[in-house]
Amino acid sequence: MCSSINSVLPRRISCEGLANPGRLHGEVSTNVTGFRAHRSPQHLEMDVAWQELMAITELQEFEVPNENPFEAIPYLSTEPMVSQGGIGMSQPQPDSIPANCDAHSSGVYENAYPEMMPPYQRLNPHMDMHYSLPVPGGHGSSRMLANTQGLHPPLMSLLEHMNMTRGHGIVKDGVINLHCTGQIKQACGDDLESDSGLSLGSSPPLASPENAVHGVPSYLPADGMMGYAESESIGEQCRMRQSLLGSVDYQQSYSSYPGTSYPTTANMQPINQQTYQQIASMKQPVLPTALHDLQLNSSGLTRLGSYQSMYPKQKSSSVPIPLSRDERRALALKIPFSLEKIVNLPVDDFNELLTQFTLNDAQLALVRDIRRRGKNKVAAQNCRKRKMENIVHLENELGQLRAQREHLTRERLEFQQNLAIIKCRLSDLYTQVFSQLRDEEGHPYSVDEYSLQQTNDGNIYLVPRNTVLEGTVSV
DNA sequence: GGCTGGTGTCATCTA
DNA sequence: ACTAGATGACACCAG
Repeated sequence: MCSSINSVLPRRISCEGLANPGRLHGEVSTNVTGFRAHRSPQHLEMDVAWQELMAITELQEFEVPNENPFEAIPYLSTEPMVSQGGIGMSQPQPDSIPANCDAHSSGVYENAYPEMMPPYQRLNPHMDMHYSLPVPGGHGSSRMLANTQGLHPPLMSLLEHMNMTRGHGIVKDGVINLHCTGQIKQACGDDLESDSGLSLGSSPPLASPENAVHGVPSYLPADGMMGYAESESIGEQCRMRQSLLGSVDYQQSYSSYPGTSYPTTANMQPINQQTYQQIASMKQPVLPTALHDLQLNSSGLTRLGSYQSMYPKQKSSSVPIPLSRDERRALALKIPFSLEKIVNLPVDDFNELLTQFTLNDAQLALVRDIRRRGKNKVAAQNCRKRKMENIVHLENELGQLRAQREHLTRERLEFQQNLAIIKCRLSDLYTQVFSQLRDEEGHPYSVDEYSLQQTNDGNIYLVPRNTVLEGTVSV
């Protein structure tokens, strides 16, 4: 209820509590809490216009920083925010700003308009004026953005309503009455109803400093391992108990390739002269098991997968591939199974394989080292592969984000242009509304001397510019 | 001879 | 406790 009306100043723009609304020539309607009156359809229409006016004031609060749009405007969607706007400015041009948006009108807007609405009301006109609620965080909140999207269609009707405000308002008994040819409605709003609602062998062979070019056994003494020449006889050292994994009986195999008798069968990798020299340099024959694996794996699909690695590998038909360090060590220590098995067998099978042979400590250590290194080598390859894939993925993502940034920048520019237009038109609207206010003698109020202020109860008063009403919502 | 990319290896951490 | 996998760091090699 508006029980008392300041007969002098401030002058409330309201119809609330009027004993005789019929005296009014028209009222400025603000669809805010505290305004109560009956509504005629025409009043409702004006009500909407004023509500839209108030809603636009949100835009005043919305300041778009120029430096970094991503700090102030959280990214919500890639869908255009403004282009869907309803005032037909989806592709605004700077020259589309009305000519009457001159410096004067802008000044009016800047000086007078902010006093009409409390900030939080500007932030969200659908908040039911819960003044006790904390102000939602700052300008540029996501919710505000969402609201501004929804404002644009009403803006069209608002601008259309600008024509309705032609006429004169009369301030009588402190209440501003607008004489608006019956189109300015008594907008004593009821409670606002918020509608706010690597595989092994895949890589080139490691060129070891101890490769075949330099001779095979140079590492043997240095490793402290038992050199091949120092090894016990193969038959004593490695007694195969059972051939589980395709290995053949060691002694049998050994006997199959005695001494310097080297395999040259069609299923085996050809051995060039250098290899013969390498092997011949050893004082012991080639491991039969390895030779067997060589036969089994003559396809050469995997590097460690066969003991063809015991011989110079061939990238092409004639280029020999040197042995790796572990291959040479395995050869030197007469490991009776392939490196592929050492590396790739599951732990249970691997342990079972170890039980098939009697290996000395050096052999066991080597086998475990080979297994560890082999697995780690694959892991390193996988790791590098993943790293490269991640780099590619991140590069793609970076490209997408850059495109997104450009898109948002364009949208932001578009929005700013629309906002400038809206501000100009809003300023004009404010000026027009203000120009219709009249005192009891029919004289207009000067916009330079008076401004509109809204109090916490939702009423809007016409007050001198140097006056601040008690309980006025800070602007 | 220095630079760079590829690869193997080791050490370390984690599951 | 053991094992496998992941990964950073380093060394080596080839181009």
